[in-house]
Amino acid sequence: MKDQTRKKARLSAEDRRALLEDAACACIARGGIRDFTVDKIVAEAGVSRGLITHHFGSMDGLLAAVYSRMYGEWIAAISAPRPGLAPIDALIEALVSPALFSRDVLNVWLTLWGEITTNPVLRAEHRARYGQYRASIAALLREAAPAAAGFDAEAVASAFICLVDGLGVQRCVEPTLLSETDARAACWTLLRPYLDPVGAGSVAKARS
Amino acid sequence: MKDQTRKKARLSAEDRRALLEDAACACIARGGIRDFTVDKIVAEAGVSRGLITHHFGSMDGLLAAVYSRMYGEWIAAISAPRPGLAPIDALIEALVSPALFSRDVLNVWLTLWGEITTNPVLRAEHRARYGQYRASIAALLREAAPAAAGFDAEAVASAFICLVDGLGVQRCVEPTLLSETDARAACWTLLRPYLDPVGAGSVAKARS
DNA sequence: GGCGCTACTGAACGGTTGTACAGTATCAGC
DNA sequence: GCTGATACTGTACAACCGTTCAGTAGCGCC
Repeated sequence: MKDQTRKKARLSAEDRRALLEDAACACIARGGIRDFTVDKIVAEAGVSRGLITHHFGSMDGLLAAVYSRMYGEWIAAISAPRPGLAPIDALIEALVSPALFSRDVLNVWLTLWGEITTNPVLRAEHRARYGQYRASIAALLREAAPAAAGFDAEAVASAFICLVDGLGVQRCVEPTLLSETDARAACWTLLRPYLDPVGAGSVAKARS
Repeated sequence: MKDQTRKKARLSAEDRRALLEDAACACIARGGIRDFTVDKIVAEAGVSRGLITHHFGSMDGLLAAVYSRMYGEWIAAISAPRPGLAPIDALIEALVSPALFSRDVLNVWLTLWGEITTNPVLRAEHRARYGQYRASIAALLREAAPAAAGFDAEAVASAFICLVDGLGVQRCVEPTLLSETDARAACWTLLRPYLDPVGAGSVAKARS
């Protein structure tokens, strides 16, 4: 009864778009781009077939919206302050947190990356956001580095971003082979020599 | 005329399989998993529609064969000796060479990674090969490291592999933003502190 | 030179794809 | 309460999907 009346509820365009984006993410997380399908998504969202075209014009429009949303959430998550943690520690903790380092999230990223080659809209979105992403990480590194060290923060930031992407790939491909702890350790394997040069001689030592 | 007689040529099962795998790779490189399609692949290979089922049983069978082939070629490429280069230098040169670091190759990898979540056969193949891949890189690191250093080669190898995967992702996503030189530099950003600890104090210095 | 194996063909199949579109129902403004 | 705007529905459609299968033809073998 309630459901019947509920079902007819009308949402604002914005809310409905968000709901459809969520459903699309869920489908992609479950089955990759092969499950990014009108039927699957509307079933997941519990709406009729015509709604996607109505709100996004086409499936490509929906995919672009999903990409934009994912990038925004990623940036927001790594930018959120974590009281009591140094900025770099906060960054790494965010990156290995379930909000970003879960298979659902990472599988959506992997799928979107795979579509970028074919989809100019996605590529434009990436180009617009990536520069800022890298710059903010480079700035973080410069702040965290000891004053004496004069390393190339842009280069380290670039390598760090690639490492994070690669950790995401491995996590997707075989989650049991790469724990959250492993990922944290990998991040420090790259950064420690630059941020903690005092211990450079004993670089072998693991950081708990 | 010639083509007509040529067309009727019969190949060994092995040769035809290789030919279809090549065609499949070409299609995936061009359009991701959406172009991994019976029609597209047989058109690329210049054969009839029924051939894929005949040789591989199903499209999944073909995809598994492609994955296996890609992994084999990857291992072979990084294992090939490069006279005059230290083992680690040879490894990195192989990784940034066009044979491995081209968009065509990397886009196939990206697509296959995206399918692993859904495809148990691919995952089994990965699990079987990854351990050996990582172990061989760890062994290379141990050989290259100065005797005094006692760092965890397995951990560095793991991080290095993730970095390489991430470089591949970035290269696919936006080739103009990541040159072969950039990739080489990123590899050394990770490895130099462990393999060249003498210069650890001046870790900032770029290696040409 | 004929025989049998099998690589190979191509039409046919039911199911799924994304989009178009005519029609319905709900809510805001008056 | 009426009206207009629009969120929403659901059928229709042509194109394409992977697989099946009966039939054809090239090649090794005797």
